[in-house]
Amino acid sequence: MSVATVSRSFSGSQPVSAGVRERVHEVSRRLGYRPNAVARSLRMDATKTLGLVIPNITNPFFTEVARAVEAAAWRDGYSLMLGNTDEDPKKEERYLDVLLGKQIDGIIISPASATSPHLAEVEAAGVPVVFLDRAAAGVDAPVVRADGRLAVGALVEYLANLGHERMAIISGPPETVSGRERLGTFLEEAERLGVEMPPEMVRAGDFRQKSGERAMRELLALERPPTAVFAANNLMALGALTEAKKAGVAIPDDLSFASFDDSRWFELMTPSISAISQPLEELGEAAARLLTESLEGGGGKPESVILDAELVLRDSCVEPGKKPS
Amino acid sequence: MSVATVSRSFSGSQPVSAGVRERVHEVSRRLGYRPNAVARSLRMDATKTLGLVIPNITNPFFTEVARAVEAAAWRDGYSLMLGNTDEDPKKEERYLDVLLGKQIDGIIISPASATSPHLAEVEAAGVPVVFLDRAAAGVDAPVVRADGRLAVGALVEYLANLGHERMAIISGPPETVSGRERLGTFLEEAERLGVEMPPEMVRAGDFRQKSGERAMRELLALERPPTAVFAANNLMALGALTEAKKAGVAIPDDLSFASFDDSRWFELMTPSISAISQPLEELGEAAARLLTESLEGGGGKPESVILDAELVLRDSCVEPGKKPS
DNA sequence: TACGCCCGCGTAAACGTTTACCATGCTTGT
DNA sequence: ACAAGCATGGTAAACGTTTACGCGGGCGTA
Repeated sequence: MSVATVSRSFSGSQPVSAGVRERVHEVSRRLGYRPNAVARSLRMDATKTLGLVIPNITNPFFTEVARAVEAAAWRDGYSLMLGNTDEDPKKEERYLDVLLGKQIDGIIISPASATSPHLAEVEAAGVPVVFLDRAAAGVDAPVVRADGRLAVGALVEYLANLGHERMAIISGPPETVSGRERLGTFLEEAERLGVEMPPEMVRAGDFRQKSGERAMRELLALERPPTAVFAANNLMALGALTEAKKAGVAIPDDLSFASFDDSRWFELMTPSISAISQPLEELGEAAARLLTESLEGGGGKPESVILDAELVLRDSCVEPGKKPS
Repeated sequence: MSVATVSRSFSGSQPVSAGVRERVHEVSRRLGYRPNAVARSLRMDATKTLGLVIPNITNPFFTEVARAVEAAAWRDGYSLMLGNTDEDPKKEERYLDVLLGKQIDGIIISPASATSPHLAEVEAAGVPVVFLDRAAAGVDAPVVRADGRLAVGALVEYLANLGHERMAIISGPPETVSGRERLGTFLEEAERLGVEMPPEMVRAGDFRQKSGERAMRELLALERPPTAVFAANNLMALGALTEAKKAGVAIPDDLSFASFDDSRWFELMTPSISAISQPLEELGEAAARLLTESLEGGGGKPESVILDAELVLRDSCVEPGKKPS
């Protein structure tokens, strides 16, 4: 009963007679032996571990996607290392360093900054990368995300049709594709429909709750406040709604409101909140699949996956100036 | 320039002259060399990695705690492996196996079942365990959780004082300490206050949204439905509220409602929802700290950490039978 | 100048696998 | 009955670190 036999019994890489295999397993059970995956990884040059590096697990978007990634990874025999960057490029860099050092097989990342020299290193190290929701320049890796343009366009049209002439957007950081896309589409569509968007109607946030609060506060303090507000993600929507409630503005009577990212709570609120919903499950599943496929298949880089976001209309937008009877 | 020198230059375990260290780093940078943590782990018998095994990252309680765990682990130089068990003991077992195989240094777990033979193996393997929120029998490991008894007791008293005589509880699974504690305290306190709790007023859920919906549906279908409902966690609260809204029951006029676990959305709802809030940040931080301390310190098992939950009263509970004017 | 010490660095073993290669013994065909 | 072949399992090298040990040279002291 040599080490080789034990290895073969566990991995099944080479045939072992049934009797010996039985004995190996019996003895292992008795001694509490368990194959050491670290040694295995060293020898095999594969850790069966994926890195998931995201700005904020607390953001329901990432929570849900992380869950789907975990499920898909687990199904394919991979474990998941979670890295929360807090939107901090420095922390992100150090996470990439650590994960590379730990020899993860692939990485799913939603980069905090538009350009990441460290990601280039990851690529250089031959570790497959999949971008989630956002991409960084200079790195040739597939992106998995939802295309919000159709839905944002539809939302602006919907608001314009209701008669809104002073719409505001609480946008995401311009360094992120998703932030840029949502703002860009909003502005383009507004222009197309002849709705003016003066600078004070565009407040740049950072996808975090606090910035939503601040933006809403500023908007409400305007001499001529908007009649409709769109928040470019769920956390900022939460902040904006909190601030609106604190200020005593009634939605939708005083102010129409909608947000990017749906929430399980929107349905329950009074009024229920219109939102743009992304296929979170599919996004996470696709990200993990892209990675495992390029790991198993070994073939060339996989294609990007762009799914559609969907506008879910509820009761939070009405015609402007319509006061409760 | 031997391997030993390189190792010493990077780890600093032994002194290396400044000149040589410089040269090592310069060459490493040029060649894109990076120390292999897998080999290091094999040699050192430590992976600087913690396992976090939870039932459902989608549950805001765990999301928030996971975030705090990640932050604390990162601060102390540890990475985090995330395992989502979906409340499935089988998946949990296999996760423990995988994580043990991967030689994680410690594990934080919120077990799906009250008794876990595999956890005993973890203990036997000498891997420190910290229980989060729930504990499993037969394993001598510290627990980090919030004690809900004071808050639940206060809530029952509050409801009784409002005049409720028919209260219902949507409880968690009796296999979990937290589920048992919340139900037990509720019943004890009700009895103490002379409020009867017939069996139909106690609906056992499983901490998931669906079970909250079902429970609320059943409660509303009762011949004499309750005047107040308490959901034993946030997901079931979400389900219950969804069902209530669907059924057209007005809260708080037709039904008072409160839940265990606070939510950022409760404040925003109409009415705002009273809830019992747990110190999520502190729980996560404590769990990670317990683990890293027992890893670094090496001393005996750390003590359990039991923090207090806090009753946050809002507008979702009123006197029963009080119809809107 | 000579001796001993200490500092800095190299050599090599060890961590627990996997696997190419080899030895052994059995089966099979003639 | 004997040779050839095959199934089975053992031997040892390799993966990339860390670290005990040893060696050489520079420095201080007498």
